[in-house]
Amino acid sequence: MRLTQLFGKTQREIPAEADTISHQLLLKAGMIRQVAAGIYSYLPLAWRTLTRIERIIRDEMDKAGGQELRMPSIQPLELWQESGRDLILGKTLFNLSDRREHKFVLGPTHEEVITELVKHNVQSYRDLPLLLYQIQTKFRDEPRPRAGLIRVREFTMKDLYSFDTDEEGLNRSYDRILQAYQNLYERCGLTTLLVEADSGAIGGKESHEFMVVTESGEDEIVLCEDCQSMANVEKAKSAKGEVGGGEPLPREEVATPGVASIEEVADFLKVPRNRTLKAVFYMADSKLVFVVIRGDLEVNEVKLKNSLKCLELRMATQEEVIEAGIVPGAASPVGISGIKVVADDSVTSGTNFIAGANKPATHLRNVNYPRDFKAEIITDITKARAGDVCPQCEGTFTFSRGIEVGHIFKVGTFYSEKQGAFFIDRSGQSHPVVMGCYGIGVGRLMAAVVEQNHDDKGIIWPLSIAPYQVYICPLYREGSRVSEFAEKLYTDLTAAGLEVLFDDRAESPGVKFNDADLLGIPFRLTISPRTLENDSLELKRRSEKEHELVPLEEITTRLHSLIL
RNA sequence: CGGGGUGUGGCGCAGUCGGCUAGCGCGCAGCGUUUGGGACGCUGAGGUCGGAGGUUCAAGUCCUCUCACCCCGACCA
Repeated sequence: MRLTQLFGKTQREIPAEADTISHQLLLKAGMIRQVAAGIYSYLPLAWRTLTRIERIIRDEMDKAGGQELRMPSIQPLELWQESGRDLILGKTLFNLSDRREHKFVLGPTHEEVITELVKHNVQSYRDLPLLLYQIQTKFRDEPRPRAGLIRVREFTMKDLYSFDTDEEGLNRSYDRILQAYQNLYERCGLTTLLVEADSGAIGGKESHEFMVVTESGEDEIVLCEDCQSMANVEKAKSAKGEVGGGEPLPREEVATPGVASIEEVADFLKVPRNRTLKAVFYMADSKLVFVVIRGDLEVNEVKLKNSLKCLELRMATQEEVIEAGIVPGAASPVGISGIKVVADDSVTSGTNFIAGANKPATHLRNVNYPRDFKAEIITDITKARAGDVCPQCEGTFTFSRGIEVGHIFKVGTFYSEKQGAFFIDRSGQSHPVVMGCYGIGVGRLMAAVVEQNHDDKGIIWPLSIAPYQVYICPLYREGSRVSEFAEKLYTDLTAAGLEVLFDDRAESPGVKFNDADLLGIPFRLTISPRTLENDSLELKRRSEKEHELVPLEEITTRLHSLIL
């Protein structure tokens, strides 16, 4: 491809609000263009890279035994009502109607459709296991698109679904795809971490995410320095320790004038924060929930939401709390009624806690669970923090930020039971098919590669997914034969099967070098009067500082050995 | 949805105590000089200032409504 003909121009300046590296670089390189919030056009260079990534994904899915198919983007709303996920997805579903006013959604994912498909094509254990996948556009009306391609509303996703007869089968499929994912990230030049994750709207019990560590990532990863276990903060569990307190003592009131927050209460009564109980209020599907947790800990809202099995969860406002008859600053689970109480399991870590008294400016000493209060739910809802202790090995947690470039789920029988996807086993018994789901965001993966492979000059594409392999950079001068040799080089290399971007513009050297660096093509060939004096040209890798002179007649074989 | 902010040629921005033909840099077109890390000169094209309504002799600038986009939080590949 000649640069004078390529659609898309490099930009000298980009909007100040693009603050993520990948967003900046992809804009600057003229590879993407925003059409609306979270909706992008991909120009030829970006498209070539996306195509290469898809090729690698496809190859690994096929090697793992996957069969590619294609499902529709337009899906009947009824399908989503059947699974109940129209409510779970809520406003992230893009809605539309046909001319008969039948309601449809633009597919945000395809569990329902594929389960339907499998139901009609699988009757026997002989039809299983199955690994089915597609690479296709997904639509999610995200509340807040951000950071260029990292979080968008329309995107290409590779989604694979596994179907097995039982748990062991699911585990085998899961491990197989997990391995395929590791292979494909590596082939794309990405370093990823495998972390334990929350299952979210897909459901199921076990799930892992593939994370690319970078400051601009949206997710927080918790890493144990000792045992190297990793988890998304949404999922991570830390050891809370026993805080003691001795034998339960009789409960007593204390006056606490002018103190409200946990810090103030603890200071006033001269006890450590972990000897207090804190009340936090949430609205779960418009109902007030009373959450109790040890004073030194924070609530993990994802865990809380999971424990409540609610659709919507948010902090309650002060007004809502007061309206429910709660005394602000002295709220207590003791003697509360008519409100659902959820307690973190840390309330069992000690005895004789300080808690509110549900009376203004009054607290209680020696509050004990379950003697003094009950909870409908008691489970782990604590948010892990840096410096916390790992429950596995007593190591220390550290945090990093990451971009989720893949997510895999052991889903189980949720969809197959709901939608009636059953098979007959050897003995003639009917069972629901056991399912797994595996997703990769292709555009996000590309952006993550840029996040991980760049310098202050621009992108450094890994050879495997670079839009072109070689950049020919002729430095023209009147009366020289640079032009003639450059043209011949372009023809020869292209004929030799190499993917070549030819900078045939009459630009100054500085402009060309800067654009070459920005576009990040792995190999740059500079040809100038200077190199021609030695019948050679200059070969430089984008990823390295040094360059070398290579005789003209050797360059084709040389590149071949480097690239193929 | 809550909080903060921005809309002015293709791109990045200035102009907002109302006042004259709306500016600057980049890019773009033509001519000439340049050519190893974003060259220079001359000439030129290109904007109903996000949209609607209003106030005024006069609106990019003030008022009302509205739309879009960005950033921070609740969601996810």
